[in-house]
Amino acid sequence: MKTLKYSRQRESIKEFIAGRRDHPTADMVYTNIRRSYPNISLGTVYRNLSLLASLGEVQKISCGDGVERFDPNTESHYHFICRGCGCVQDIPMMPSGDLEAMATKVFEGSIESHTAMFYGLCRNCQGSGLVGNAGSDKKAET
Amino acid sequence: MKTLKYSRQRESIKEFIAGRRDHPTADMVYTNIRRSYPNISLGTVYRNLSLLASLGEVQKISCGDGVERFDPNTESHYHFICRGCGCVQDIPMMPSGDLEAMATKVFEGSIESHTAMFYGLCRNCQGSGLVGNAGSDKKAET
DNA sequence: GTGTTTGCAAACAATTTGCAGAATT
DNA sequence: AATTCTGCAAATTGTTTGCAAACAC
Repeated sequence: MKTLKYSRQRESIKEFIAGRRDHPTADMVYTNIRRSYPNISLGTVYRNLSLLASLGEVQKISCGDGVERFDPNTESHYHFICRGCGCVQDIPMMPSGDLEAMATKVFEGSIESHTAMFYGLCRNCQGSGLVGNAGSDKKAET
Repeated sequence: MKTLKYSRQRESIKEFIAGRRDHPTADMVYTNIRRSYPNISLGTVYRNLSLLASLGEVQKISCGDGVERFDPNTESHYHFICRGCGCVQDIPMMPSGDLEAMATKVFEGSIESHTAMFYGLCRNCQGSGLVGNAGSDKKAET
């Protein structure tokens, strides 16, 4: 049988994500957890992230930039991605049941859920003049 | 200066995508174009696909399965992805301006566009009993 | 003690890139 | 002739996996 055993690494990863609102990537989790567990390996981080995701303790989200991100909020909700700095933020609104109903009406199959991504400039990037550097924040995030 | 020169390979790739409604991946494009150009390389396919995408002749779409897909329809529209067979289909409805307006109202940044992904079972997978094999259709698509 | 988790390194998959030669203008 | 494009192979990036040792129960 598949029992679940405690692991301080996994606990620490879960805790780290829970304290974040910026939807960290596996790599961001790795470099940060390393402060408390210098020997943790990237493999362990990936293994635990997908385990936590399948347990429903975190949500894995794909933003189309080729990197998976992780969200402590496991309820279905919309996201925003900034074309300036590439940051990912939550959109504080309920997923639209109407939208899903409309889609169901025009689609010949069964629709069970949906997600939405909004694009534009975040508060910081608006009027900062610094636009077009999405992704230039590679590595080195706190 | 950056002039654009004709290439039969690029033309053939564009034409192939134009005739498809299934949002082919780079690899699907590659294996198909190979029938007409047996020596074409995957690199060339990727180069042309991103060129065509930046020219606005095709649309690149990410469905969260780690593979980019290409759509001849360059207008903004919603997509559906089947959890049974993994197929990707268009949702024949206009993107909701209301949804964008609502998001704009609750978000402290500027929203310029949005996309939505719907999940469920496609017509073929509904009632076929064959569920849970998404992705098992690796390679070998016509 | 039995079974799960870890660290490490090697393996993978999707995509990108450098370069010499072929094709287009 | 000047450039752009191609094929090939090697390089990158993000993620997964095999395995022996460490850890949890």
